[in-house]
Amino acid sequence: MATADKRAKLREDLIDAAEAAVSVNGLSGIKARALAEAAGCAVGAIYNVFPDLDALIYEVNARTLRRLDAVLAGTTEAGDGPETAMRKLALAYHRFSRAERRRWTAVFAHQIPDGAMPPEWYLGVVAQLFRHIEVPLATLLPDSTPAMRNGLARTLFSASHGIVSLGLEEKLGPAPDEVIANALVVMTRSWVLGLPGAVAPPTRPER
Amino acid sequence: MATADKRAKLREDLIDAAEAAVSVNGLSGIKARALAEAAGCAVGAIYNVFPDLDALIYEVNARTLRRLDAVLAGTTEAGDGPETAMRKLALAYHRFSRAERRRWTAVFAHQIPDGAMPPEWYLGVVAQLFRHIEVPLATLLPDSTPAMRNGLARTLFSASHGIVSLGLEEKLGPAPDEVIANALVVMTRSWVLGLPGAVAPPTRPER
DNA sequence: CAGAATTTTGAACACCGTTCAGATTTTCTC
DNA sequence: GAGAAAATCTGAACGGTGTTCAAAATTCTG
Repeated sequence: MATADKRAKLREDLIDAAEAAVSVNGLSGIKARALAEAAGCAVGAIYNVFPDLDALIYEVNARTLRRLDAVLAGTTEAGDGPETAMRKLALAYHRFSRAERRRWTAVFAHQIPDGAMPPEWYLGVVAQLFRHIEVPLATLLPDSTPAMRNGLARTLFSASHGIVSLGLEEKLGPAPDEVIANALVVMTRSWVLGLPGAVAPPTRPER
Repeated sequence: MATADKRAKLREDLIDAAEAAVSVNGLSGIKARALAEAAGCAVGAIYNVFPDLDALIYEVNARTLRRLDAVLAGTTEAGDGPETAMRKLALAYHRFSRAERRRWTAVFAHQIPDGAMPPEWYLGVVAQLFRHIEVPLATLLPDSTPAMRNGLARTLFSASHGIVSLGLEEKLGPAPDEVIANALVVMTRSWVLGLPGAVAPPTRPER
């Protein structure tokens, strides 16, 4: 086998091993020595295909994000109104975070040093997720610009994420599934009712 | 000095040292050996007053939570309407998270093992924070029960936290202060407009 | 103040990510 | 295909981590 192919295979094997480790023991389940054994290489070989374990973690997390993207893409139907679509998306997100608990926690548990930013290609994968929310936003706010919708999509995603993730980690106390799901339903309903009035600034529009 | 007092002093000194370490280098700035030197004791002495470093971290994070609690207590005024109060609270939260960046990140970066829960007393400190949101909620939703308001307060806190924290860590890409602040303003306005209709279930209320 | 009980100590342990000189393999040249 | 050169892989070793525990130092007791 050509060396380039071997490199590619080792990369893939390592990501596979890392993903398996994450889904069993979370982000801290990624250990250089264990990965090397699982992928059938020496510890040092990891550093031939990845600069460090952080880069490997990005690969694992990107897979999780793409998996969520695929799920979200299949949740809404053509005829769904804005409220139905948003509720479906939020609940699908919640279900996904529960079903893929460890993998999903890893996406946000991954801490990067001080002012560092994730790699460009990774942010691209993240950006894809917002597209799903932009669709119902367009019908809910017909007068909005694409830029506005993108910003709002980020806001709504962040808000939903806060509800889901704080519930998931039970940082604020016990949070059963149904309670979180109900919170998401109320939240999306509130957005559909309130957003059209909220995005229009309180200054009286010119006539 | 009596041994009980020495113990208490060592505890305090260690929390002080840990808090200082966190505010300079974040959660990972807490190192057993460095703390021992700063507090003037042996490494092993830490484990006489704390079961492990996790317990020490809870103490540091509780201080941060109490500090936020004090800030939130001073943000709203008697005459504020629901929208003004909620907006002030959200923006104060945002300002706090920026001003105390490292300390605040530590509160949520602290990962606890699998199904473990934070200690009881710590959850009590967290619960205090929701009280601030319950006040404007009571005037916005006069027919709501205290339990409903508490649940909603948790939801709104979680949502605001999602917006603030994902912005803070820049996990979704660059997020300048003004963008986050604007998102919070739109969000709170949307809640005030939408929540009264959203909490009432879609089933027609009996007359 | 002697002796028992307690507290404090810090070297040692197990583990971590990462490195790098040397062994090994692959590639290139003739 | 032989031999040299280049690239790759290897795993012991390094510096770091949280935690432990036998021994030393201290405090309490009668």
